Amino acid sequence: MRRPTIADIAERAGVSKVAVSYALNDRPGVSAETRALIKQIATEIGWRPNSAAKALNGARARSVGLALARPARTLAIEPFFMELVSGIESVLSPHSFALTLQVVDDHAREIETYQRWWGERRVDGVIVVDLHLDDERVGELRTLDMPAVVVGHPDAAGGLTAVWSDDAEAIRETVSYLYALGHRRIARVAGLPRLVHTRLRDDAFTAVCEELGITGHPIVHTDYTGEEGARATRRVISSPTPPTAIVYDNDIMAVAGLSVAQEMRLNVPADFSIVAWDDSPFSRVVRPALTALTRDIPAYGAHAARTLLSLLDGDTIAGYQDEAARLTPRASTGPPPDRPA
Amino acid sequence: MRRPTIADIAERAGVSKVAVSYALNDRPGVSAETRALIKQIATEIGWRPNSAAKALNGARARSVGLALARPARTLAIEPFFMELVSGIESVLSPHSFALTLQVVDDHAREIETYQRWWGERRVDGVIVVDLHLDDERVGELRTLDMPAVVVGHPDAAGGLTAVWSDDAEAIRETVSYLYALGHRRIARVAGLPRLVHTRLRDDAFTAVCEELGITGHPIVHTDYTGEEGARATRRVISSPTPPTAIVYDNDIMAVAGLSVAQEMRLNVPADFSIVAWDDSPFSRVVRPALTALTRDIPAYGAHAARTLLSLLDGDTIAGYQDEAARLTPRASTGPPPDRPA
DNA sequence: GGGCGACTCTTAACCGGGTAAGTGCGGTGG
DNA sequence: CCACCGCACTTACCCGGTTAAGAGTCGCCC
Repeated sequence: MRRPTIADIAERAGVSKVAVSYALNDRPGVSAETRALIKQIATEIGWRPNSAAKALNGARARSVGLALARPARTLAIEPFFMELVSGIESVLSPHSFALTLQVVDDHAREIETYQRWWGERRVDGVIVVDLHLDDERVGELRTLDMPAVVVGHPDAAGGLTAVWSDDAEAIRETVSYLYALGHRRIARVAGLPRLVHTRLRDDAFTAVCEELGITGHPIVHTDYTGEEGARATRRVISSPTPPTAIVYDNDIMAVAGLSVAQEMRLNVPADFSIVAWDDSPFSRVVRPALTALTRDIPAYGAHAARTLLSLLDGDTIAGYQDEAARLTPRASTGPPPDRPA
Repeated sequence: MRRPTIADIAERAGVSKVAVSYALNDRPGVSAETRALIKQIATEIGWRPNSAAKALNGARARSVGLALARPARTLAIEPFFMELVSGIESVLSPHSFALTLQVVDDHAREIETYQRWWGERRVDGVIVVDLHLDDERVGELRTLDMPAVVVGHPDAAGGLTAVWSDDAEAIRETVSYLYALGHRRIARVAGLPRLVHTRLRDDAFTAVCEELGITGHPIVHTDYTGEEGARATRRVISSPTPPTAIVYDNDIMAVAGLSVAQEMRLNVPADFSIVAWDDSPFSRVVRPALTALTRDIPAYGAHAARTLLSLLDGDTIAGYQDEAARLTPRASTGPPPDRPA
């Protein structure tokens, strides 16, 4: 049978469809009895509002967009995204907002997607991740005047509302901790150099190392994969003045780095310490378990979603600063072998 | 400025909006010049079709739904889902179909979601995963007459189109391989017992063990987490007649099991062999690297999406059988210590 | 030169909801 | 006793596109 419309309900109830509309939307203009009758009929015949018809009257699409310009492979590997998505969902779901997900090849495609989504009113707003230096998406979203929340540092968000955490603070804590353990040569295996947060972490890393008088503090950039993490580790360890500790930009690379160190007969942590940024279950299951920078990523996603929903309600929000990652010491860090003092 | 509609184009071109509609949809009824003019104006003022208005006339939502009744935690841990999603996306994206994702608490909520999606015409069809024994969702989807593709065995799909792979075959290959290496006591650390594929694998495991005359073949059910994988491993290894090999239902548990074995001073693979089902990068980075049952999960998702799109086009499709998982031997398997001859 | 068909474009109406502006009716107050 | 108010509900029309049916114009052919 054809799906029921308010006209069907109106006919059955013997009223006009406007009365039905008022009744179902709990607006004044109908008596309590009529309202009850209409609601009962609606339930009876299984009426559901047609979102298209609603949207035509300027209603919300009740959907939030997330376009990811990452290769599918990275997506599958990085627990970060699924955690972020689950956090976003946890907020959207109770509001009956859906998440519209699209994997795109690059930023150009991502911008096309935004144009289409917004033009067709398929989403009410978007969440933007992986900010680049001089990110073209920011300008485009501003031009489109599309509600957007950026997951990343406000300085690079070009005026868009940002949800962020202080990565510099986390880096400082980590390097200070390694310094306190006695490490004086610390390397950093970083992510993609084009990403804003990589740059911020790089800068903070360099700054804190120099503050502490640590001179050997190489930074190697990678694409976040285990393969590159392993290669970077080999390269750094094989240098003339190898570090006694490496801080990795994700746990995938840290796990790969651990394997490399073990292959090279380095005892972790006795000979060599490892810290992972982001703490998925894998940091816990490898031996030794990895000291990690723990963030509540689902909460992070939840904040982004909540902020976007507020924006959609017309609120003006400067941004939201989430907690910085906390250092969770486990078995992969210890004093260096040639501990002074 | 207000977003342009076909009425605006019509005004500028000096024709009726119907002419514009014909022109933009490449239907006969307008001259080539008028068509060109209209298209030019459309581009000029940045016109985009309003999907709501289209939907109102019975057009597609151009969206596929995926509701996941898994705790957020599992989602974040299991690479399976992101891989599946990225495969689905790879097919949907070129067709300008979006993926609408929703995480739900349980099957009851999932069914509500389907009812809402379908009632509101927010999606054109759905992909269903994690089939349970006597799965209530199947009946509901049939009642709703909603296009759906089930990722799972056809026998449990209740007549819905299924995309599946032969897990029994993969189990047989694995057990035969371990048997050939000399193993005579093999355990299985399985996933949730309510899931259809767990049951199928259990049955196949039992059958092949009995065929080969393997008598000690315990099966332990878990929730797929590393913690439970570790516990199950401890339990099995500590039994009076411990197995010389364990086949795990995912790689998370296999990695956890590896750690447990190493903690218990078992040398893998000299003392003890490990096989993981599903082969994420983690199987490769741990030492020793895990022998795994490799599946191309993105391809699996792509097939599901392609099948659903065909269904939407009105094709009748029996189902699609994907390749069975292939055994990829790595360093975690070898002959058992007490190899007989 | 009249009839016909093809082509181009129009008017009218529809999809399923929503809002603005009435209308009819009973009750109340001056 | 009439004016006025408010409730309950209606009519009319809108959103932005699609479709069906009709109308005007032109050329062609007999």
